[in-house]
Amino acid sequence: MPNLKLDAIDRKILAALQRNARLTNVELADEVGLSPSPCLRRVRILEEAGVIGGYHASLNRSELGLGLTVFVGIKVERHHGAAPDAFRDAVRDMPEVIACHLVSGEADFLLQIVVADLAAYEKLLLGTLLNLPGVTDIRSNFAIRTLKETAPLPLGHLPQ
Amino acid sequence: MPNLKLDAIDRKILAALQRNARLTNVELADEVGLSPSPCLRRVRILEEAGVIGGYHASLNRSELGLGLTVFVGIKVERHHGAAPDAFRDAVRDMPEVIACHLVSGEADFLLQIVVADLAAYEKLLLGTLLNLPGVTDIRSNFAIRTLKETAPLPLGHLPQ
DNA sequence: CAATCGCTGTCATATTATGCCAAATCTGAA
DNA sequence: TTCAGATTTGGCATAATATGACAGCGATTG
Repeated sequence: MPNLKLDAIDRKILAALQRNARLTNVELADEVGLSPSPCLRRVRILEEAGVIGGYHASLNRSELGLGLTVFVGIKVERHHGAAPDAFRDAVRDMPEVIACHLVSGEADFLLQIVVADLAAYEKLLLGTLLNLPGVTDIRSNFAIRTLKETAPLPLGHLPQ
Repeated sequence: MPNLKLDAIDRKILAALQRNARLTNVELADEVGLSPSPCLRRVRILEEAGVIGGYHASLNRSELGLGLTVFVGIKVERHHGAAPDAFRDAVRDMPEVIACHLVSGEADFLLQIVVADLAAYEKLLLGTLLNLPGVTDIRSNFAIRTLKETAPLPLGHLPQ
C-alpha cells in the first residue's frame, strides 16, 4: 500500500537513516547529494507520511544482562469470543515480549522474548505465558547464536 | 556479560534513546536530569562500550511495498565440514533476510525474511533458499498480522 | 583532616537546524 | 519549440545544539 512515490534520493535517505539514524542533516544531505535545506524537507515528509516510523537505539542485550532470546510458538483456542483480544492485550503489556506476530503454520502466534536467563524464562513461562487467555500449547525455541539481527530492510530490492 | 556498571541515569538514557534516537542531547539531558555536558559524555561512553550498538530508522514496510514478512525454519545436515560456514555466509549475503538465529527445537535456523509479496517469496524460496548449502528442510510461516515489532528491550526488568 | 578521584555544571565556540525567498527545474499544453 | 504554472532546489540569516576546556562539588581513602 505505498501512498507516496519515492525517488532515488528518497531511497538513499532511507537507506542512510536505516544505517545510522544519528547522521546530522548536513552529513545526510552530503551523502545523498542535496543541500541541507531540501534534504531536511524530504526527511520531514517521510516522517509525516509514516514511511519513517521512528528512530531507535539498538542496545547490546548481553551487555545489559539480557542474555536469553526465546522464540515462542503459541497455539490458542479457535478464535472466537473475547479470548483473542484478551490475548493480544496481555501480550502487549508484557515488556519481555519484544515482537509478536499472528502467523500461519503450526503455531498461531510467534513471540520473541528477551529475558536475563533460563531462570527468568521459567518464571515467565510458568507464571505468565501458560496462563494467557485461551492458550492451548506453547513451544519454546531458544536462540543459541544470532547470525543477523535487525538488519536493514532490503531497499535495493524494492518493487517497481 | 555486563562489563560496565550502569546507574539509574544510564538506564534512563538507554530507555530514552530506545524510544527516540533523535532526541537532541539537550532534550535527553533534560529528560534524565543532567546538564547537557555530562549527558553527552555518558552517551559517548555507552556507545564506545558497545552498550549502544547503533541508531536506526525504523521504516514502514508496507508503505515501501515490502508487504510480506515470513518466518522460515530451516534444517541443515548434521553440522560438520564447510556446510555450516557456507550456510552462514550465504544467509549473511541475502538482503531479504533481516534476522537469522541458530535455535533449539524443530528447526536449526530461524530466519525472518521481508519481501514484496508471495511471488517474490516463491522466487526466493525456489531460487535461493532451497539451494542453500546443507539444507534438508524448510518450513515457511507467514506473518498474517503484526501485534508488536521491535519493541524496546525490557530495561525495567534488568537483573541486579 | 587532607589528598584524590570521579563526576558535575558553566561557559565559549564551532556546527547544525530551520524557515524564508529567489532561482532553477520540471511538466504539460499550445 | 515555447511558455506558464507548479514543484523543488540552493543560499542565507538566525536560533538552537554540540562540543571541549575548566573549575567546583562530593564521596572515598589513608
